[in-house]
Amino acid sequence: MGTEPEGTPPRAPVPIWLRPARSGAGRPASRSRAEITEAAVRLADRDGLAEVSMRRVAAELGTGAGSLYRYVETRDDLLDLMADHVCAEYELAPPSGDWLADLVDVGLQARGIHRRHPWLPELVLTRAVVGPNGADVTEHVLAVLADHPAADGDKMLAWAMLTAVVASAARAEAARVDTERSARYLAHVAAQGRHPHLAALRAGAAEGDPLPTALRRILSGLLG
Amino acid sequence: MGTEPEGTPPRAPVPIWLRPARSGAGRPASRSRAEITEAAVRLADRDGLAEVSMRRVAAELGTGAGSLYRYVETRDDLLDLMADHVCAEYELAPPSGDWLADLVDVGLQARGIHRRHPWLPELVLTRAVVGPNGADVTEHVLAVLADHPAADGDKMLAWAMLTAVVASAARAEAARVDTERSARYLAHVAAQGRHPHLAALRAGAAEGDPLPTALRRILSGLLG
DNA sequence: AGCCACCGGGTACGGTGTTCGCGAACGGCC
DNA sequence: GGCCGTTCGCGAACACCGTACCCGGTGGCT
Repeated sequence: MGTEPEGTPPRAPVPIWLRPARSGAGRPASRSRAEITEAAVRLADRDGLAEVSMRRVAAELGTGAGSLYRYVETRDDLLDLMADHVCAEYELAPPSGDWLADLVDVGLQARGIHRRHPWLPELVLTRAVVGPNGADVTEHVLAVLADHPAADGDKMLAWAMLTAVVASAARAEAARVDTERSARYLAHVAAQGRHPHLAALRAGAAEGDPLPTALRRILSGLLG
Repeated sequence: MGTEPEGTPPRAPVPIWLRPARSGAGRPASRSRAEITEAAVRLADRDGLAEVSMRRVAAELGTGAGSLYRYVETRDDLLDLMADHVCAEYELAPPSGDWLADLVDVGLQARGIHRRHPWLPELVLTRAVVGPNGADVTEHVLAVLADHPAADGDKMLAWAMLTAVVASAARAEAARVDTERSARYLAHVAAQGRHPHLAALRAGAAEGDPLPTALRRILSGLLG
């Protein structure tokens, strides 16, 4: 005892993008990581992340579940691939000179991607793994901030918080069910009378999209 | 076809706290929701969230898995109970008059709780359900902001973003493994030469705790 | 042409959440 | 005090999951 207290199988200390597809010798593979990733993304877009099981992804490709393990070491690897795959959807224009506007644009693009792939927030918020496409986005953010006087650590912190905020907001608007449940309970609590401020809350639907200004304020707060 | 396309079992539209424990008639229950929740929290603290299965929680209480369903409709219900349970750890002093300081204090307390229960970030970021203790915290936040001129929606938005940021930061510092994997890949990408800004990143460990000032900046950005 | 490394698929294992039917235990009522 | 209705605790069962393994077939290289 004492060597592997975990119940989950140990993953390689190296991200999947550093583990090359099997070497060239022998019979060549008839599928690719990209193909599998696309199938998984398609499935998640259609049926939700919970339905992305090895068996279903394999069925989507007309093969058996075990076969996927020729391309991927673990289901988590596949999830990492999915998360990075959709990062290719960013359209990264060269920095305009206005870092705030550029970063807000990145944030709004991120929200668009999260909306197109409602399973993404859960992935991004749960694991934080960077692949090739993610690296491109980070590079772009750093380029935008190249002339900014803040320390590198502060820049990365701001970027991390931006993604956290956007993903969290996207998750909230995707999981309307949770919101509804919570609203129902809060109404009950308010009716109880012990939470005056909660009860005084106006349910008014805010006009307009709060995210752009929120992002602007957060970013200018962090990177003054 | 067409009525229930979901594979997951449908949950009640009402949060568990509105579904009272079974009524008084008949044989009385020998356990309580609170007892089960505490067992689950204990287990998660010790072995991680992945080990919180119905069977293990039941074993922790010396009973069978099926028995838990007398108290809870779904495993997700149990997770909701866990998330709210630890919200009791907040120490909510009366508002001091300085809303910024008070909110930063709430954020730092939140981080403390997340650190004490490393499984919490995943829960908070993945679902957003408010129970009795969560309602108390929200009430406190609204009390702190009672005299603030911002609109209710903006206050709630700021509160939501504060929790998102704190949970995300806590998750990042708990899941050192992910960070390590990403760092390894980023080093590889930097060595490739196509990402100059990424390569120029100083790995310097920042001095001090960045969260207090970060929270202060974010909050004063949002609630100017 | 032959080799041999690899691929694809099937099967199997241990685990999961959840359902169901059963007998036993309790509180209230006659 | 005894019955009755209701609920409880339990264990077996179901469908599904991720993953390990083995085996026969297949293709590229020499």
